[in-house]
Amino acid sequence: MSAGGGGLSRPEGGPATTVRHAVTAEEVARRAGVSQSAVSRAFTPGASVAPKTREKVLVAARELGYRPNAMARSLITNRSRIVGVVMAYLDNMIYPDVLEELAAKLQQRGYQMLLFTGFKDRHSDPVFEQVMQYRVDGLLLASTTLSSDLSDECTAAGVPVVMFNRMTEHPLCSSVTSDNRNGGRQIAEFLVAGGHRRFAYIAGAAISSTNRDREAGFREGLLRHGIERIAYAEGNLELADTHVAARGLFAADEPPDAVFVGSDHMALAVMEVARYEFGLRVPEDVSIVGYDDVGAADWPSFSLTSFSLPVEPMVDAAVELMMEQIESSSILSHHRVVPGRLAVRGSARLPGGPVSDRDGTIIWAPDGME
Amino acid sequence: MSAGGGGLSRPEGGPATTVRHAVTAEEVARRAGVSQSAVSRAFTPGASVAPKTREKVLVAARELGYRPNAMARSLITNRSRIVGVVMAYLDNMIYPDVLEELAAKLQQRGYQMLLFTGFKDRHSDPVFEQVMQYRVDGLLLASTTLSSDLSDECTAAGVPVVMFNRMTEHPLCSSVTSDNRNGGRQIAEFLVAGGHRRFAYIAGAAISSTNRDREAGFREGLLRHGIERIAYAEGNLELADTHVAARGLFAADEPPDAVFVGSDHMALAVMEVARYEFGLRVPEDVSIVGYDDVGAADWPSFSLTSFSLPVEPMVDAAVELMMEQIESSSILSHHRVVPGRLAVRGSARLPGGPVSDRDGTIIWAPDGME
DNA sequence: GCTTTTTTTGCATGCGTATGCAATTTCTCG
DNA sequence: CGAGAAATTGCATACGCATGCAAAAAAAGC
Repeated sequence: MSAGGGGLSRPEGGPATTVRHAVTAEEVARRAGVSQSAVSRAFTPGASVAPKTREKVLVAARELGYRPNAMARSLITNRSRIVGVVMAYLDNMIYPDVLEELAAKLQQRGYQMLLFTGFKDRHSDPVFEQVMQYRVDGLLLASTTLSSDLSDECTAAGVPVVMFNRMTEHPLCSSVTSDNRNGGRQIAEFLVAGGHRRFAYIAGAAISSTNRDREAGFREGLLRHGIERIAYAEGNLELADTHVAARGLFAADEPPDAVFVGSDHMALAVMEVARYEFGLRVPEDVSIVGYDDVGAADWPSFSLTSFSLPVEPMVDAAVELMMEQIESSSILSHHRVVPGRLAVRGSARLPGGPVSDRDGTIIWAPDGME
Repeated sequence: MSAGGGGLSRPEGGPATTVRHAVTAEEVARRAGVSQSAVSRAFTPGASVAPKTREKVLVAARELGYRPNAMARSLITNRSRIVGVVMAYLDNMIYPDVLEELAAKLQQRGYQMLLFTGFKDRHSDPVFEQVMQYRVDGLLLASTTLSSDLSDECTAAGVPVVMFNRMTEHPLCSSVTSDNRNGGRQIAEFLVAGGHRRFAYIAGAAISSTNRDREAGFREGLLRHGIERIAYAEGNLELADTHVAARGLFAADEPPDAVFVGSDHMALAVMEVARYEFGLRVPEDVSIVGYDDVGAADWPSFSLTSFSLPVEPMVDAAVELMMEQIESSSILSHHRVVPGRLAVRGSARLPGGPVSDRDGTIIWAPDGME
């Protein structure tokens, strides 16, 4: 199975080095003329060791290229300092940002990240066995959920679970989400204020709490103005499905003049269909609003009005929650809801009302909200 | 440091479970009425154990919720079955794809992925210490390089290094790249055939081998047609820098009518500037060609002509190279170059010549190439 | 200098598993 | 049925490190 069929492969080589003998604390000890314990202590912050001994050890260690073996350490301390991160897919453009933020924040606290991804189709459960074998100190789930039994198993094993951008019924899983409901509501208010009449909602993963809340908020906001009928379609977080969904909506007898799409990722796809397949002008013929405020939303081609998913504060909260539970070694579930805001751009007709500028982004907040 | 300032936090709670006592093989052994060795063997494929014993063990294990401790195992086997993946940033839209592919392929071979990312600004070296403490079986570097000393250290420690989409001078690092040089050359041929006159190149990370090769190929291709003068700017793989670079080019006295941008990520940004800041029509006023063929290149808004970076075969090759070295425990560097192809879309004027359709994507290959 | 207190050090042990070896059981076949 | 071969099992040990404990060394106080 050679790559690509036509790939050149040019071996080049120094002699193969075969020995693989990692340096141990014992060897460092011998060289420094101390005991193995001393070496261990020299590498343990706050341990009882004389400055000059520590120095001798560090010198010897450097000369030999010694690095403490994290595996052996975790065997004793019963702490791996590894957090398992499960992200079934990375399609949604916010996830790379989340990963970067997360990695940085964890690293900063001395934790590493074992990443599980690339199984969009399959369920998370098979992956689970693997995660647990590495005795992760905590589990962060994004773009996926765990069956209830597995959540139980985590709890039983003392591994805290934090869900990111998802919620679950399970009583012992913590979670961090954006204020989906409020976001949906604000978007409804905004679109109503903009004078729209025929509304549509395109769902992401219909079963996810995130989608449910956004939709509920949207419907609730519209209902305040007596609007009940809303066209509905499911994009399923997939581009292909979203295209189909959009086509269905725009081809209807009375196509919507305002579409709220459950995520920017899909909203951009909807915009493409509207413009290039139906020749619709955005926002003159149809207003499109997304959720997440991904980077591309701000590109002139799209100028997508969108409710922000505040990645950084959310990751902060998630890491905080996780650390709290790991360090207290008690599993106590908390749900954090991080507020976002509507970034007003050009993809939706503007209301006459108050639109203010904050930090270079245009914000709009209806009366009595935020 | 509470998240977002206005976040609600609603504790909810079952009683905190404090015990954290992972089940050990010993306990399983007692319950199954066998020795600890038997338990170990029951979980080791190909080990000498009677079917009925294995069954007893598996039952007991399931009842107790036992999972072998990968840390303890790796202590003995001297294999962690973990591959360290270093990806300083995930901006380039191909990296999420690479990650998914990589995770899936590694998982499939029973390996896990320790991910290091989120340090765009800083150098990789500090991260290195961490990676090595976890005794990774191999190291895959993308969007980053290692200093030569560290490469040496890896070799000394017997940890194979595979660079992805990068090359290095270091004699003992393997690497997998796309055929950057040929890509650049083909793009040059394509643009010349399209009747363009004033060429420009926008570089990514100027020092990277990837950029060097793309540029060299491009220049080489143009030189064949006697074209030497090429406008040049650096986008540095950053959107902001790319915007500046594009503005510089388009504001010149004789702006280019053909721009090859070192990566799609930047090419899209260039297109935005051309259209929305300079009112240029693409491709009538200026042709833009990218490299990578990211998903968004195919969106109607962009319809970006681009040379493909064949993610899947490249990841295949990288994993293959890595496994080969891990399993043979010999470090022997190989360089794999995976061929790509020019995906012709609408962002560059077409040549009169042969353009054929393959798999739904339009391909163009000049005489004597490919 | 000598005793008391404090700091530093080494010894020994154990974390949870894999594995060589010898003991035991089961199987095979005459 | 018995001897030999083959399969299975348990014992003991080691992987690399952290840590309690007691011994040794250093510091402090008289």
